[in-house]
Amino acid sequence: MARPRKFDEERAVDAALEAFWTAGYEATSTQDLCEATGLGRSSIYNTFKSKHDLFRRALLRYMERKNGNIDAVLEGGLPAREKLRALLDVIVEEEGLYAEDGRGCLVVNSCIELAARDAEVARVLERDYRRRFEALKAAIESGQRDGDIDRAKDAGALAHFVIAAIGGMRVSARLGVGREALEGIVRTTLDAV
Amino acid sequence: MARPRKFDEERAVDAALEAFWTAGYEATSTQDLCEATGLGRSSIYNTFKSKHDLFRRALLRYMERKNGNIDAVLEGGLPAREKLRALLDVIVEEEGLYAEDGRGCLVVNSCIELAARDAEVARVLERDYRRRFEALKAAIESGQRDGDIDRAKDAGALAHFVIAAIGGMRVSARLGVGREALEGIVRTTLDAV
DNA sequence: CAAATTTTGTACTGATCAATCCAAAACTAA
DNA sequence: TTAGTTTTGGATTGATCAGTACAAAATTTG
Repeated sequence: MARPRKFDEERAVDAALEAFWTAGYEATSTQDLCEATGLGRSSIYNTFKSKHDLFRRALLRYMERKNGNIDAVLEGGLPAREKLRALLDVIVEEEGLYAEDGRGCLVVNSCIELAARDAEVARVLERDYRRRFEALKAAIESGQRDGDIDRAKDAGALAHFVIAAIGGMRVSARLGVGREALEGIVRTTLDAV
Repeated sequence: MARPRKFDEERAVDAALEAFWTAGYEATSTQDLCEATGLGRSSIYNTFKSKHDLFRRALLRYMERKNGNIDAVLEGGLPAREKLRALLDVIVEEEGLYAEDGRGCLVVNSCIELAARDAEVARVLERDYRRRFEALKAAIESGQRDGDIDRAKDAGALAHFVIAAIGGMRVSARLGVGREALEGIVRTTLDAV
């Protein structure tokens, strides 16, 4: 029929994701995206509607990956409290020495940079929040049935709390809070559950 | 001597602060700053070295105000735990119905938008974090002496934890988490102290 | 009033932004 | 081989960016 593409669309999204993750949405120019993906402008605009559309695709991909990891932990065989510990430990690993290479979490970054002025991105982020919330709440409820977590507590409230703790750790990590302090936050957070 | 200014420098910084707070650093153009302050470009560049310098001034002013409010609570006569509750309640008030007008917190916003790529701003933000941390830690230690807070706990760890909880609430608020859920996070956070 | 000094408005700079245009290249199906 | 189709590279668009240049306006001091 016609000339075939000589690049993989998914790989292009991945490369764009790296660029957006490193510099944020506004600070990533279309030129940066060309360099990151190795594509020309035409190929990018022929494949994706716009920079914004490419960002949306990259953000969805990031969420897919991240939520896959979270689900793997939550659906594993650990006691509920250990699942939460595992989730929080990942944050310490990722953010522990922020100065080194830290880009933080694209979801948190985008939510601060864009949610207030980009309704489409805000919708995507809200849907992602609810997804994580439901998964976490289910795991906590399961832990309550097992007697691993206090039945008197509101599973939903705990889920919101744990998500907020994660977001807070990501913010604090950017302000120079180091690994030991983050580990302390994890311990205190788990104490509250 | 010479022609006097017909504007107040402090008021200009305040107006710039509003603009930066609303839209973020990158998304606020120098044109926006002219409109927000009511000044011409010349007046702005004659008074401030650059957009970046004006932002730094605005950020410092924001911190000054915000920390003034925090100190007023922490130096008040309430029991330590009530002080913490008061601080967290302020966040619920500020972020409770984010969709309405929410701009969040300029410190959190700037830390996500800029800390990774602007060393000067990062330094300012880190200093501000330490200031808040020390004030909070002192209040917690005081509460421990009064028996209002468990002496076995590490005051520093609790201080990091409370700051993270606040940052996390500000992130969550941007993702559509409403007032009741934020109140739940406050309760859970206080449970952990 | 006049000299000195600073602020102010406006026009402008060169760079960069996201996005488009267009024709040449590359490929398939007939 | 050729007609038909899509991709691709490179030039280009018009808008906007932060910041500057410059002269007119405004004010104080002598």
